[in-house]
Amino acid sequence: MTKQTSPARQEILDAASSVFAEEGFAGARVDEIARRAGINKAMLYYHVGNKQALYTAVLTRNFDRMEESLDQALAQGGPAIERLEVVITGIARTLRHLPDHPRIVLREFASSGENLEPEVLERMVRVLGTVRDVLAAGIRSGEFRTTDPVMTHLALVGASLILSTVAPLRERISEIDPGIEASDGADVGGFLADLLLHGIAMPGTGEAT
Amino acid sequence: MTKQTSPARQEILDAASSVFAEEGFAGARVDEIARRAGINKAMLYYHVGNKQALYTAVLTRNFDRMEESLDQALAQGGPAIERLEVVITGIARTLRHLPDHPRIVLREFASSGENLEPEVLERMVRVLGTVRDVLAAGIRSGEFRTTDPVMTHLALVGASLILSTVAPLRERISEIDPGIEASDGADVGGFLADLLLHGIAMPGTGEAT
DNA sequence: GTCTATATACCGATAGAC
DNA sequence: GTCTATCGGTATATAGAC
Repeated sequence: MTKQTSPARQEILDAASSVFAEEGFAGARVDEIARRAGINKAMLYYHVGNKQALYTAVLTRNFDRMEESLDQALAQGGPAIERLEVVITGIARTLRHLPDHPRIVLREFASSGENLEPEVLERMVRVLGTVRDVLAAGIRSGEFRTTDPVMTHLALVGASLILSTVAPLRERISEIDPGIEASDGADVGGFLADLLLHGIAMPGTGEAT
Repeated sequence: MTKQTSPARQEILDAASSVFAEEGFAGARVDEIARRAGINKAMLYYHVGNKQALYTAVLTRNFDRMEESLDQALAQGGPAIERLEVVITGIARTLRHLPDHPRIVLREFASSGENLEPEVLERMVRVLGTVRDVLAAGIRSGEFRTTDPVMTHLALVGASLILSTVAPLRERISEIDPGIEASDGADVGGFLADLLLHGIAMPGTGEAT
């Protein structure tokens, strides 16, 4: 179980990431992961250890990449409203470059983090905390309305994950209901930032709580 | 494989629903489902058929319940802004009464509907279409800003699913980061309706696209 | 480090008695 | 309709030769 960053290990993690994304932890087959990595199953166990360790390694790497991307986006200061836009578009961009990640995370939400070891949970919390902190800062500074920042950021995360994942399913659905065309590759980040900041109601309509 | 609505069948579907929600399709064990239903595994196969048929039966029932609840909420007419509020709170309420459903649906989003037979997909589309139609109507009537109704309703669905599912995971997370308390049982529907309609930006702040 | 072969266990599904 | 016992297939993981 070499913890080093060998080329072989990286290829294994790439293969594992895609299989876990497609099949989930229980559904993923170690044979299939080895096959995609172009190596033997015994070699996989030699390099990474068992299935759980493999899963943890994949998630650790994915969350670290998310965090890098977010830290970079957060380095700048400025008003909360701008920082929020940067964070949201940063999340959307990162998820687009790590398409396996949202699918895996969605499953973990569904299973209450059944397969998340503390090591991974900690990284997940750091990413979530980033969003929540920007929201809380905006509320303090009076730029945002007073809403529950935790619920708000969970809503944002849920919307991001679904929108970053839904393209293949949408294609199947559009065969049944053409009203749902796969107008794909859209600007998820920009869309979500606008939606979260301003909502959909026409200005001047209805009561602002 | 009795398609009738026998009491035994209902108990089996109840048990199956909870196990599928906890473990996913691949992770669920038929033995465990039979155990929770208080019957023998052979009886389960006698009543419902194989694992896939069981899964389909569970989802069919859950989506039918969702649809009932939404139709009821949509029976009334009125302005789109009010109908949207009714739909959102209706979704949130239904998901609270069917806690297994959002977890199962999240996994299906993650796997691009791998285990959704056409029969089930059709029901899913009907529910999704309900939300989208209200959004589209509001845009036509000028009550809502012109946004992509499909992306909007996917964002709403994602947020609803995550918020309806996250309580157990939040409990684990709050042990690491106390900033994320499990302020649970909150009014998910009211919160989401307000968020979607008005956003979080203070009125008069920033540019409305 | 790499591979073949295999141990070990489990799971979905069914046969068949009652 | 209900149960016990079990088949057949497949999964994770490892032993051991090279």
